[in-house]
Amino acid sequence: MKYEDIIMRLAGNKHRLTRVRKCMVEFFSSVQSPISVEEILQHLGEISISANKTTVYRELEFLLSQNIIEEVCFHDMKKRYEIAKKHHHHLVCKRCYRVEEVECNNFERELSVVSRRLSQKNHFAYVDHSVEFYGVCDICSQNTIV
Amino acid sequence: MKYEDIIMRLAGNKHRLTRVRKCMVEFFSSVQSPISVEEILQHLGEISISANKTTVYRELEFLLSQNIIEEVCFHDMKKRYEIAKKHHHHLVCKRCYRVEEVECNNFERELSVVSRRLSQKNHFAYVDHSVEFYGVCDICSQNTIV
DNA sequence: CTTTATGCAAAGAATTTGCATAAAG
DNA sequence: CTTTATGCAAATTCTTTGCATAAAG
Repeated sequence: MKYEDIIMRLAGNKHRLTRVRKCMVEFFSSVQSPISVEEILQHLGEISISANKTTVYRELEFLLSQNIIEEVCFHDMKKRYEIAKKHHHHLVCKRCYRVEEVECNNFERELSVVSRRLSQKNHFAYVDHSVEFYGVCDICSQNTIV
Repeated sequence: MKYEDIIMRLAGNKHRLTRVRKCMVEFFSSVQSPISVEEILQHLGEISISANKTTVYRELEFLLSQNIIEEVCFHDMKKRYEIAKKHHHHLVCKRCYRVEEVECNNFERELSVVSRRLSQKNHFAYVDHSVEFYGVCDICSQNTIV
């Protein structure tokens, strides 16, 4: 979703368009990857918005509650957030945690089949999935020995 | 891997077989699911082994370094550990975090295909994957309204 | 004006570190 | 004996809470 659309949606629902809120929404819509609290704080610092950690945490909570962002979880166990969008998967660099998006229809179909099978066989309801691919990106391959 | 095999392996590598170490290995090999630090401490308490938190954290680190256990990550962002074993996936209850193992050869083959494709297309090396299925287990379906 | 957001300090939870002591072999 | 593991207290890191003040509309 684009910045303007999110802002309009928030305004439409009578939510306030504060400085920190706008900056965070703007940041989320400008980056493609999931970002951490750390990165948000750093970014706000860079554009000279002094926002308190607490405010950032509270804003994340707000944006989650509005389904504007989603939480994602990679193997380093750091919480990251990204703009809520069409279901997709991530290809994550194990070294630098740079992220690229993965889309694959055939594969998605296969996942549905497996989910349905599990649902029946193991008696689980509402089965969905979480898939990430991990590798070493080209930059890290060049920069790192090992 | 079975308790005895792990113990033999550790002894073979001249690692000490302390009380806490044996109890933790025994616990890991007795449960099928990934367990949290909390659950380990609770279990040790139940069998009247007074072990300090710190010791548990250090022992986990040790067992990880020996590739006896592996860390797994679910959506609640709590660290869990399980005996290192043949590659597999998890079917996790979104409510109670009970875990069942998933095995599916066809699906695994499909995952390899996708990994290989991503590796080429996105220029990532050593691409592997992490897949979890999330649903609501039968017990939680019965116990909970919503 | 009224409501909601913000900052700050302090509280909590999870994890790690330093150091002296205990236990393994 | 020598080395490794343990416990305890304190330090760190990440996150949340309470409360008074500021900003949005």
